[in-house]
Amino acid sequence: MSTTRDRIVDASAELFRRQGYAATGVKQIVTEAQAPFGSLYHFFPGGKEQLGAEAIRTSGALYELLIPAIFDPAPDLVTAVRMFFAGAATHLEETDYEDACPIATVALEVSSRSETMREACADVFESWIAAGASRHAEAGIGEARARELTIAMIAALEGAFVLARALRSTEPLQIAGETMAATVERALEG
Amino acid sequence: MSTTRDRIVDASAELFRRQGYAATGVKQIVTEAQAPFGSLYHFFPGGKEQLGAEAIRTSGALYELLIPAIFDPAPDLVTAVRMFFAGAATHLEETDYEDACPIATVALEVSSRSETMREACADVFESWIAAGASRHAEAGIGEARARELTIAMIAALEGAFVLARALRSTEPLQIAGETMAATVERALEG
DNA sequence: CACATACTAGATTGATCGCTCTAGCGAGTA
DNA sequence: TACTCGCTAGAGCGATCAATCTAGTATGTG
Repeated sequence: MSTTRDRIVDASAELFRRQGYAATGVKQIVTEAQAPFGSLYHFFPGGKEQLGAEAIRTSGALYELLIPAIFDPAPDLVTAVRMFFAGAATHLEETDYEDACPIATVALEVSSRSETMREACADVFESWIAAGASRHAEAGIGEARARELTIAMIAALEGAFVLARALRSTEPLQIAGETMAATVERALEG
Repeated sequence: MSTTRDRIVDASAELFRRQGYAATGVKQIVTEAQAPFGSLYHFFPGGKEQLGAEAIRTSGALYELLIPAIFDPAPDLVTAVRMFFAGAATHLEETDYEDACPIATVALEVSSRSETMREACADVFESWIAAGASRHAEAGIGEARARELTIAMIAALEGAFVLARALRSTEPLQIAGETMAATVERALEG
């Protein structure tokens, strides 16, 4: 049984992911969460911004779990990269191009308007980078290069999501996945 | 001397780029454009959505001009790729991380909410892809591969913008640029 | 001059925005 | 029983939203 607070955070995360921060109203959030309106300001006295920052951190942490979930069982690093992008493509298609990155939309729209939310997004990205870099480093890639590869990979994924959602096609995700797989392969050789 | 209509479109494009579609009000647009409020609905009877779609197409076409502007004078393709990402990084830093991609924010937030605007974004991306692919094809890369490389490059650029804005660092743009330069270099060899 | 057209100007509309407020419910403690 | 406290419940606040409306001015055409 989920608590009211959790339902509010989850509903916020989902709505922010699909339509962004500004386009999502607090009324819509409590309706979607099947939560009483008063509870929102009880749990989040800082209002929409506090809720937004927490939703970003929560969904960011949840998405980060995909890294071990996909990389650990994979036979090798290159295969893992391929599977990560393929999984993203499948999920995007299955949700009719609604569920891309949980924080990218918000990251772009609030970076210049709310320092609190920008920091939340930055923390999530940094956490992803650290998690990805450690996987690359485990495979025998130097730490600095491992970090670079991870940043390149996240960038490729995020950008592919932008294109895929607008074009309603998974082609960008396939191409970005292959490109990054080849880049990682080369890093392992050299 | 710019016309009122042009000023409205330009101001919209700038505001959408920096804070997104939903967070930008029509009042804010006419104020920024120093245009009478009534003129907005005179020139754009379709309202905010029509204006938004036109702003996307206009700024998309403007941004596309950077492709020949950078690729044509460059000594070779790989150098051109490097310069493109470096230029994006410089501009982002100079505008205090405000001016990233002119359409990415809008593309993400409206893709599931307005088919009109999604199409405008898709058309712009397709146009960029075509323009970029022809540059790669000119350098001797097969058409299919040229298209793939361009999509990978745009994805890398867009994703790097997302990270750069959130992290307030040009590092992702530098890394994405180097990654794509290396990828193009390999495509020219193989 | 008369008259149409193109554009300006902003008051006003109803809806919705984020948020505050008071009232009350229900479980736990004394 | 009496009282506290965490939470529910939603009416209502002022502000702002996109959009419509009427009235006006400027310019060109006959």
